[in-house]
Amino acid sequence: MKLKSQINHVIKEAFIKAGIELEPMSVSEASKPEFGDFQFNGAMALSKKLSKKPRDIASQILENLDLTGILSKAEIAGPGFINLWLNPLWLAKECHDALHDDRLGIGLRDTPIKVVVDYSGPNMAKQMHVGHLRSTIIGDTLANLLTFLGDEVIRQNHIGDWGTQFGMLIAYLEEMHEDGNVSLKDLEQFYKDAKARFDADTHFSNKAREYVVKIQSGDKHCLQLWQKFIDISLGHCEEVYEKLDVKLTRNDVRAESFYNDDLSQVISILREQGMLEQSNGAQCVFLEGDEVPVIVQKGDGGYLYATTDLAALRYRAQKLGAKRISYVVDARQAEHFKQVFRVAKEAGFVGGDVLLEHVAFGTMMDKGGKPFKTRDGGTVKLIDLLDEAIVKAKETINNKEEYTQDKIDEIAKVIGIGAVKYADLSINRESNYIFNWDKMLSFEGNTSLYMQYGYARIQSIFRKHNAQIQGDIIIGDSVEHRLATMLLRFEDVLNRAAADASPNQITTYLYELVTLFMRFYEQNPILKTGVDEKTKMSRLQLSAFTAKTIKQGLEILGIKVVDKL
RNA sequence: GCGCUUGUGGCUCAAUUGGAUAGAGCAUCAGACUUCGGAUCUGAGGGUUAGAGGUUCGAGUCCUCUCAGGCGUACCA
Repeated sequence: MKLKSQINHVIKEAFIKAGIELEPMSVSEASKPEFGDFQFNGAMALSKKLSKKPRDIASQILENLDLTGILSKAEIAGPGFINLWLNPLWLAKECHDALHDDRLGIGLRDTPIKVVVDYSGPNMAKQMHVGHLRSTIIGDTLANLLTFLGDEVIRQNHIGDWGTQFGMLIAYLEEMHEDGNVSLKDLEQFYKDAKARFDADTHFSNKAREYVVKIQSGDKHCLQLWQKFIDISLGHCEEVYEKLDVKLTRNDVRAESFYNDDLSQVISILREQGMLEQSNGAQCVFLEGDEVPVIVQKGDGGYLYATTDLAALRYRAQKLGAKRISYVVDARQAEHFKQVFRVAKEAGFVGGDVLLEHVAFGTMMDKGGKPFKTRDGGTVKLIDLLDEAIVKAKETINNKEEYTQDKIDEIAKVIGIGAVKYADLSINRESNYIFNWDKMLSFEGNTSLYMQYGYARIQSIFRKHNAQIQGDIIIGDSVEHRLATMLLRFEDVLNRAAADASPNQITTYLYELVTLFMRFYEQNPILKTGVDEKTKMSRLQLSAFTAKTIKQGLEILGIKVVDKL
């Protein structure tokens, strides 16, 4: 239900009937219940253009407003706001229809586009750490969301598998030969050991440097070793993805190495375009207004990450045909992407109609506001963090005898992982995020457990009712009215969240929805004695609609629900 | 130095992209239990939105300056 655009349509008709030829601005949700459900603020904005008093314009619109369909009431307030009330009968019918629709009445895009979402991007030389968490889950959410809305989403995992360090790593792997699985178990340690060996033994370090060249020139033996290393390392990542319940697979991997053959081409195209300039021995693109250039080739002939990113942009726009390319990457790389995007457009790698966006996010901090580290100052491995979340979640579960150990494990995983994801996704992605176990696993406030609790509560009602539900929805009081309106707003919220690539708009919505439902539930008995059948059926349907919306919303966030906590 | 970015009750976050009296949760205080799951709900106190100007019908949001923090700043990614 595109609620706003439906109301906008009614306003537009009033404009036409009133003889106002300008395009009306969009309505917005009322800031308070007293001000109705929606409000139209366009009268003030038109005041100057029409050289009339805002209130006169407002009443002119009001006189021509159709109050027989979607809207039932409208009032002028303050300097010229028009407050709008939705028609309860219309609300009831729309809720009924949406509830019985597989997609909750949410339409697919009229003109779907191909979207590349680039996210996660772990480095194969190291184990995934907490720094990868945000990219992975924000990216996954964006991909889920756009897919749900009907876009053709291409997930891309731009893993770091190329560069000087891999010579050292595969040389060391070769030395350890047999059973790489065991020796690579702790990648961090493996890296440290290899580095120690590299620093201590010149024979080894020479070999490592040799191997770098050999991989890049396609030496079979070295490539085999490299491939083995990557496979094992990627296996570690997949373990994390599985635990995180993220949809990335091996098919989504387009590693840095994938673009290796395109790099020289990128340089030659830039040269043909006359964009290249030699500076201090390096090949650079100088952008107007920027002091620092984009370096695309080092003095020694080597390529850089900007080069690879340009090749990737070219591939995504030209080969994959993407019209929107979203990079879910740490905010600290804002400068880099701004430059690379500009170069890509100016060089014609990417057409002018393609939206390039850096979906930036802030750093994860500890309670004291310092970057998140282990006690001894090391990076926190992502897998350890997730395991801890599951252990902590287990402690919060009501330990009833009815649960088997397997069931508890299952619930703990859903709850624990969901809590980690929700806590992250629920804050504005651009600000730094303070990681706090207690807050994350609390049942109070805007947390995943509050949503889970709300959902479980509704499931409990249905377990108790356990019979057919039929009849109409009747909007009985103001709480039901607000709940119904909130439910129908879901599509607007999703579209907005998709346009802004901001998952926290979804969590904010879900929190408001569940809060409203809790109030409804406290005030309006459903199964208690004394509730007449029609009211009961109506309230059951509102509850069912709420539960479905919670489930769908959390699913987009990559969070599962459980029927019982 | 230059550039980007952030600054909202004690704490953690919102604010429909310029709309009405800046909203929530935690914490504090006061209420509601013969519970459709109280892991809940109702209410109270707590703010010159870092500061100063400006733009206009209207500013937490836009512009300028100041203060404070974070990040980036040519051959790592």
